[in-house]
Amino acid sequence: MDNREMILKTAKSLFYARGYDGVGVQEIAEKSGVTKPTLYYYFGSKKGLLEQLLTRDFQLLEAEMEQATVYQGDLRGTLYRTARAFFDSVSRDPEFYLLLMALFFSGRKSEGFRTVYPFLERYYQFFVKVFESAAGELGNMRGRQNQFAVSFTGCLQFYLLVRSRDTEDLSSMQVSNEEIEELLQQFLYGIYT
Amino acid sequence: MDNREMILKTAKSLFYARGYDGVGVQEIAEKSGVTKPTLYYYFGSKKGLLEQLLTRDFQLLEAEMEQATVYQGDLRGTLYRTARAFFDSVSRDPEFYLLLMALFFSGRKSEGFRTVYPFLERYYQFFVKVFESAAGELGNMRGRQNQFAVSFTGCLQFYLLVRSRDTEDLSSMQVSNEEIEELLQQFLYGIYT
DNA sequence: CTTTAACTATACCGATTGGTATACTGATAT
DNA sequence: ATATCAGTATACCAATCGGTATAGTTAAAG
Repeated sequence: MDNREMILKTAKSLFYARGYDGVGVQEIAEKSGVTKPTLYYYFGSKKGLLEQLLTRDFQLLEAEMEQATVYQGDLRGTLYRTARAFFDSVSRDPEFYLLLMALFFSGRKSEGFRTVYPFLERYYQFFVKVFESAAGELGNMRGRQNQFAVSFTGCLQFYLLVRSRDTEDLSSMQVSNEEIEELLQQFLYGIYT
Repeated sequence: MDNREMILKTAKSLFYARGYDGVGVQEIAEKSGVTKPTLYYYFGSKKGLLEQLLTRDFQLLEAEMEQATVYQGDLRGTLYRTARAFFDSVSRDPEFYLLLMALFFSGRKSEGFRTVYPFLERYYQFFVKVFESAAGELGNMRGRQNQFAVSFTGCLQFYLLVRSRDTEDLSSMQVSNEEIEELLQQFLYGIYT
């Protein structure tokens, strides 16, 4: 692995564990086996490092969602594929997912939030798209696409959250097909089923 | 307002805006109109300041939830009161709520997370309690109390999230009774209603 | 009148923060 | 052979980090 790649990897892991503001550039460089000027050669600044990290790892994420969210005349099926893609990408790189969450919830005026916000906004639109393209199936949504997207995203997110609640074991972030079916059932028809 | 109170207030506001790690003790002291030794006299450490801040503001929160989550033979009613209490406490002090979220999502090994975790764990139990006490109404839950609590909490959380998405205006965190009814309807009977 | 205790300020600590000026490497192109 | 280039290291910067030793100040209690 070349130095650039090594720095990105180290940074992701450290940012995840102790937060963007909680980790110094010095430490990232050291644990990557390089010195600070090398890091600054590639990324220009700490913020630049975060930006390139997000840009790179978001590409896979968006490609997967692009595919999964294509509506094929069946809301449940599309939601299933969407949820599957979401959980898969999370379990493929749990650190990145948790880093995203951390940045999103970090103070609105923090560098971390400002940097991650546009990425997450784009990501969120994939979920909105699903409900919009299912307009025929859902009848008059009265502009509730956003509400649906939110509550669906919320279900997915918090499903994971509790998984990783008191465990350090990120591999527990894997969600089975059956669990998705259950989650979907509840989302579509409520908890009385 | 005495110095201690002033420091707590300033700290909450700054931590919310730029994150626990993003704010220095120096700045908190300055903006509170005191010097650092005064701050350390009252709180002992930066972590101590956060702890006392959480302890104080959680008391109100828990008292409200304690009341709201009493089951009275009607799940829907209890969920309504719970949601109402949740949204009220959030809109009463949006900064504190967002600070909690930020701390919760900050790195698992960060001081902020370690400090806030026990508080949130206790808070979460109120939601679990609701579904447990409604066991008769829901029939065999097959141990799904936790799943219900998670997905309900998720709905509430993300309802707020989108509210504050692209606005700096925290007052938009108010949720009307009608909105709660809608949210509840969806949670209980799914989105096809 | 003095002691005591709560509280606050001046001035400092070593360590770390994000960031850089400068010089050097080794490989490639001319 | 030499000039150019991406990439890397030594050594440094001012500023800030969390935290503290010490010396007041103030008001109530003896």
